Amino acid sequence: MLTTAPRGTRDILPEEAAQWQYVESNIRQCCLLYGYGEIRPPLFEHTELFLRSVGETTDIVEKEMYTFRDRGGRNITLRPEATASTVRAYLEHNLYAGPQPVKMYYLGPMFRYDRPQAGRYRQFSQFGIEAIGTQDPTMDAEVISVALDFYCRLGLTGLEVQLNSIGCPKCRQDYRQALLNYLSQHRGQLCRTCLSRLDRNPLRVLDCKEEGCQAITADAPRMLTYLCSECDEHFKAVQECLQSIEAHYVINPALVRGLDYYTKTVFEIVWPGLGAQAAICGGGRYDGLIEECGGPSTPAVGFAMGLDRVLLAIQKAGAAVPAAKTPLAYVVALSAADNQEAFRILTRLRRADIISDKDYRQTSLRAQLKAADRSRARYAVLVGGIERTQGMVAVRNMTTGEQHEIPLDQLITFLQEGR
RNA sequence: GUGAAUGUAGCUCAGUUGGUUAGAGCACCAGAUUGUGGCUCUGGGGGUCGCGGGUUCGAAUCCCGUCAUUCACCCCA
Repeated sequence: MLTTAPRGTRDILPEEAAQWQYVESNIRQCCLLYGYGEIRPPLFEHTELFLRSVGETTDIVEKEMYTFRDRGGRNITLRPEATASTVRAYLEHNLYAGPQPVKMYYLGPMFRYDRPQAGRYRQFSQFGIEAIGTQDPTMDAEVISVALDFYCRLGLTGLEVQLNSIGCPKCRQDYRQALLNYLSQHRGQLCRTCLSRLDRNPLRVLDCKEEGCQAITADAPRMLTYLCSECDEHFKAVQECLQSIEAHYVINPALVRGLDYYTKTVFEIVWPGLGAQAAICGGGRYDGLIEECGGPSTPAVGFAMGLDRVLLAIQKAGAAVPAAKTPLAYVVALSAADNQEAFRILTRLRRADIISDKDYRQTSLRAQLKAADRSRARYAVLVGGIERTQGMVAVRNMTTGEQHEIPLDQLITFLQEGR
């Protein structure tokens, strides 16, 4: 226990962290380009916020939340997603009073008590964006476009955008009733979990993978034919926007999504190489959520993207990640008596912004050079011997093996010119 | 939450029907080379066989529990 991270958590060690930093820097560039400002909400919130926003009957709320009472007796939950926090912050800081829409992004860990497997963790990282304050279909298209541009920057290809509209509360209610009537007639052929879905959330029967259920839902009424004129027009406009920017998508009428707050546009982006956990990004419009949380009626749209899965995908796809920066110089002490002088020179190099290192083991010249080689430093700087008495160091080019003495006071200039 | 598979050195894996001191390759450290890395050779360190219990004269091997990982279901990111 003492030497094992809790189930579903893991350490990201320096080698992998470099890949994360690369991905994160692309996120920040992308958001800058599209005009999204960063929001850093707390990692935990009042439990009530998630109950209200995510929905009481969702899997997240029913079985996946890390909930506890703090020492002051407050009911607290580690955030399972960040849209709720973003909306809360929008209201808490009266952002609706400023220019609309408010476009924000977030980046960081989320927590869900779920059974871990490849691409699924109890602490996982999401990048998400939210555009609050407009129902313009170009906003929906922009949100999808941000995700696609981001994948493009990473060199990730072979993604599929699945798109659907689940309407507004008005037309969805009509559809829900029609679907319920239809499914009730075929009650006997539904699987056990779908039977329980019937009263709670019949739309979810649509994406059941059981063969029997699929046979029935194949002929079920379609949401898209029940959309009211406003929702229908909006959905068509979103599609036209996507087509106009050559963003490819497929319509998946079975796409429902597991959170209660979605309205109109919903989408998922899938990278098939990830197997069972192939959904790499999911999002949609949530025109009712802000009001539900006690604010003015305000439309909004956003997505959340699983970065652990993005990392898995670029690793599996072999997408290029820039090579880690290696030291320019590796300082070597010829004898133990030169160790302190080597350290002094090393410090001067670092103060001159030269990436550099040394061996800290007080070991043989041979071992130090081996370490220099392994650090993939461009030069080894050898300190000691007669050179030291002459105010010189030996600089060895680790690629060519060439070596020559240069005066200590010219070392920094030499290294700066050499890079 | 349900079902299944797996767990031996830092990594990848051997380990016979239960039988003496549990092995290999790679990696690591040192020497060959007393002021010079990569290649080669030689040597060395490193294991509570995931953990706990049971069966047995004897368990890495068989049984039970537990923890972890992976896969499927569920769900999503």
